[in-house]
Amino acid sequence: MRDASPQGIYKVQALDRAFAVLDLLGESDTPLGLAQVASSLQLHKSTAHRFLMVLERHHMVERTSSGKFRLGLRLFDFGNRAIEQYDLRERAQPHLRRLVAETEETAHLCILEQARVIYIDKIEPARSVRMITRIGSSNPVHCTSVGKAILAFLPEDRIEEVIRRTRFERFTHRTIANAEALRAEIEKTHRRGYAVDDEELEEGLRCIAVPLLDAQRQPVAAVSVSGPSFRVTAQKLPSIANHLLHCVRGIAHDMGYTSSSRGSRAAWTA
Amino acid sequence: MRDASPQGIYKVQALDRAFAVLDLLGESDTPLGLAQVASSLQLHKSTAHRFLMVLERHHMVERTSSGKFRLGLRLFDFGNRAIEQYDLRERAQPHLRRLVAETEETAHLCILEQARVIYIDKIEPARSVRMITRIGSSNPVHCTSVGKAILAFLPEDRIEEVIRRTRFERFTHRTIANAEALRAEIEKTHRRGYAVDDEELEEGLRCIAVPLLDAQRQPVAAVSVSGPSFRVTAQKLPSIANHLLHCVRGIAHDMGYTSSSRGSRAAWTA
DNA sequence: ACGCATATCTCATATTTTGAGAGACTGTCT
DNA sequence: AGACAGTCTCTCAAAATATGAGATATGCGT
Repeated sequence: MRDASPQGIYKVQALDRAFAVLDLLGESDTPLGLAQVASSLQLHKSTAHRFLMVLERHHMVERTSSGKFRLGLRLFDFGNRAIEQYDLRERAQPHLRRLVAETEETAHLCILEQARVIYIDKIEPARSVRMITRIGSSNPVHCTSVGKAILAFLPEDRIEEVIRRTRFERFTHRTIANAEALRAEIEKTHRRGYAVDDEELEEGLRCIAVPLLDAQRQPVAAVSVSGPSFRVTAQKLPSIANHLLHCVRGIAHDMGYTSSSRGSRAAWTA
Repeated sequence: MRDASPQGIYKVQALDRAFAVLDLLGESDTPLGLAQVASSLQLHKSTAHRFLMVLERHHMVERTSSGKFRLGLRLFDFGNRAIEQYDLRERAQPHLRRLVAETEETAHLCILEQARVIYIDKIEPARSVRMITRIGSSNPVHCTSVGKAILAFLPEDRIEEVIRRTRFERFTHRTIANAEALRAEIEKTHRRGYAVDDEELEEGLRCIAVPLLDAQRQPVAAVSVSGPSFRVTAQKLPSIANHLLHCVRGIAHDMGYTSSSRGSRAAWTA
């Protein structure tokens, strides 16, 4: 739905429908009955039923005791396999834990997928206000520190590509509203070495992020620290940034991104 | 494949095939090319190609730079949504962290799905031998402490149902080999209050688990501590069990399983 | 006990998927 | 260089597949 493939489009109706069902169940925070699924998706009862039965056989959905449907645990399995192939998450976790211990605020690990950032992991300090982010969910780049952190270290053409695909949705009155402003912010971020989201996604929430660069000095992810603005004050930013830099340095090391400063393959892009 | 549905079977070939593709990619720890997928699944090139294109459009698979396919991040999103509906995981995490800090061994959180236990979460101590468990993966009940812990507190008929569906696969020479032995072990576990897996799944690995009981005193999950046998010694078991009990008590409290000792609805099952 | 709403199931129809094969690449060997 | 061996893309007629109208069954509320 999101992207109209440039070339000829391949269709398998059954798959589109099945994923629509999963989507629907994933969106809904309460299990849905057959009838609800069928009508929401404009499928006929029998069709919806057949799909749900097949999905259930594969444990992609499961039924509550009341006979309603919700997402199944097979998806959880698949999801973990999917993320494992990146294996960034596992290696990063100890470093994130330390970061949280040091800053006592929530840490996030994100990667850039298409033109959005996906939350790969989240670590919360012992006692804190629960953050609403769900691991696996995504946000646009223009309103997140992680998005800006990654963007700022991407090559020019990739930056422009991402910007072009960004809709500049507004979340608060501080949300960056256009490509121009974003470019300026990116520029600033690059110079400073860390990115800041000053209540641009959510009122009262301030985040700060730094990118994780691979051996070719390309950003593959970003780590952020987020907390209420009254705790994450402007004065603290440099100190937090230091913790962040230390953290990503550790991750980079564990990932084998030997920053043996034989860099400068930077110009090469693709 | 795993379960022959009792009643009439519903089929949607396309879905079975699509999931077979995802399965294949999930099993493989290296991305696969079109040809490999096609031949592994006995699909014709064009068919496999079409499926992969559609799956890619849905971000269920993605292509590496070399054009090979691997699982996509949409699955990660779905997986997290699926697990969120249980929300046990999030609430349990702080307690598991404490448990790991106390015992300095790996902690697992599992639930029973059908006749197997699924790993919902894993917390590892700062420095330890990496355990091979993948979150989201599953194991049979007969060779895991978590399996036995849950089983031991299930009503008789559920126990028998699970046992009936267990294949008693052998993993080490200590693996419980038949229903009889498992029943005895269950009995023992119930009396003792905690379950032990003494190198029954893996040579040199000892685990100990206790169940998490809901308001109706039904087991909904189990928490375990696992470590090398030379560290997790027989002498330490009672002490670890205490930490475990403390941990699940905390989780139960957070989940609102007010154990207001107005229990004894135990006889009621369904 | 009745009726409404929901789920389950069957089967002939035609829509949708299928797969053979031809084309377009890519890189590898001689 | 040239040609081979391996990929991946794409088209289209054939047919097997999924479809959905509707009939049946189940269950819930009053």
